Amino acid sequence: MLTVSQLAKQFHLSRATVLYYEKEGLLAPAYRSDNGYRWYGVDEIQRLENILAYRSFGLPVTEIKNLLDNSNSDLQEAALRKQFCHLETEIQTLRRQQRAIVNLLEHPEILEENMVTKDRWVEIMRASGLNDDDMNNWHRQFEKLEPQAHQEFLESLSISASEITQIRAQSRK
Amino acid sequence: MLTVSQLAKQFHLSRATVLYYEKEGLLAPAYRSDNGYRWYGVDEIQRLENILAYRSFGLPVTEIKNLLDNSNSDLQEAALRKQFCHLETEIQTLRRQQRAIVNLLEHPEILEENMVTKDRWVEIMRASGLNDDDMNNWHRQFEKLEPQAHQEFLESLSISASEITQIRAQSRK
DNA sequence: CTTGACTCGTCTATAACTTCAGGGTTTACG
DNA sequence: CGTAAACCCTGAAGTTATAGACGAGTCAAG
Repeated sequence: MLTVSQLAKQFHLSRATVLYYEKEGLLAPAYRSDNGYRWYGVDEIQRLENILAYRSFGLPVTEIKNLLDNSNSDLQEAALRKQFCHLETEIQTLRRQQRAIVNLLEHPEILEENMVTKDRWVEIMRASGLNDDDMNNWHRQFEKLEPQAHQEFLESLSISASEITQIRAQSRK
Repeated sequence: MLTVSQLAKQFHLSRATVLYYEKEGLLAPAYRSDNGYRWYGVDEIQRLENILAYRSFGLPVTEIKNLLDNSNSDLQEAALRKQFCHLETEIQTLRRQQRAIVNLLEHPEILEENMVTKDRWVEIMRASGLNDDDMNNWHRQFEKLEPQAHQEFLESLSISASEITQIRAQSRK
C-alpha cells in the first residue's frame, strides 16, 4: 500500500494532482487508515495507469471518468476517434498561427499600414448600424458636447482643414 | 466615437473581452462621458487591431502588453520567433497524442496487459525508496493492523497460496 | 411616463491543475 | 521528554482568456 505522495512520486505527478483526480471521481484510495491517511493498492495503481494513458491522449478528465466507469470498448473507441479529430483541428489552428507569424516577420509593415481614414471610419460606423441621419446626429452631439475633441478627431482621420470647417459648421446648424 | 459594445461588435468580440483587455492594461477608452460610458476613437481601434493581431498568433495577453508599450521592433521580432517555436512544441505534443491514439486503436490490448505482479510491486516499492528491511517492516505492520486485507493484497499479486502463508507467518514473528 | 435598448460594475464559471494556509501525525534525535 | 523534520489532512484561492448573468443606472422614442 502506498500513501498519496508515494503514489504521486511513482507516476511523476504532484500529490495535488492525485487529490484532484479523487475530487473529480477518477481515483479513490483503497481505504483510509485511522488517522485519515489515504492508502492505494494494486487496483488503484492500475486505474491510475489507465487514467494517465487516457490523459496522454489529451482526453479531458470528465470524459475519462465515463470511459473508466462503463468500460464499453465501442464507446471507448468512439471517444478516441473523436479525440483524434479534435487534436487535428487544434493542430490546424496552431499551424495557422505559425503561418501568420511567418507572414508578419516577412512583411512587418502590415501591422502599421491599417490606418483609420475617413472612409474606413464611415464604414465602421455603418457596420455599427448607423445610417446617414444617425451620423449627422452623431456629429451634432459631438460638436455640442466636445467641440475641441471633435476637431481633433476629424484631424486624426486626415480630413483636410477646409472639409473639417465645413463639417463643423454643418453640425452647428 | 464608439461605445464598448459597438467596438466589441466591430471586432466580433464580447463586451466582456474588451473590458478584460482594459483590466489587463491593454486598451483604455479615449475618455469617459459624464454618465461613465466608455468612448473609443481611432487610436483605440488601431490599438485593438494590433492586440487582436498578436492574439491571433497565440501570444498571451500579458506579453502583448509589453510589446505594445515599448514598441521595440527587435523585441517584437524576438517575441514572435519565440512564439513560433512554442507553437511548434505544442504541435509536436498534439501529434504525439495522435500517434498514441492510433497505436491504441491498432493494439487495444496494451491497456489491459499491464498487470501488477509481485515483481512489479517490489519494483514500485523500491522506487518509493524502501529497502528490504523496510519491506519486511511494511509486511509486519500490514499483517498486524489489517491481516485480512494483507491476505487479499497478496492474492491480488497472484502469489501462490503457499508463499502467502509463508510471508504472513514470517510477518508475525 | 413607460418601455426597450443600451450602459455600468461586479460576480460566477470554465480546465486542470498549483500553491498556500493552518493544523494533526509519525519518526528520529538529543 | 521535547522538538524538529517530514509526512499527512482539509479547504480555499490563484492561474488564463473568455462568456454570461446580475441589479441598477441612463437614454431616446412613443
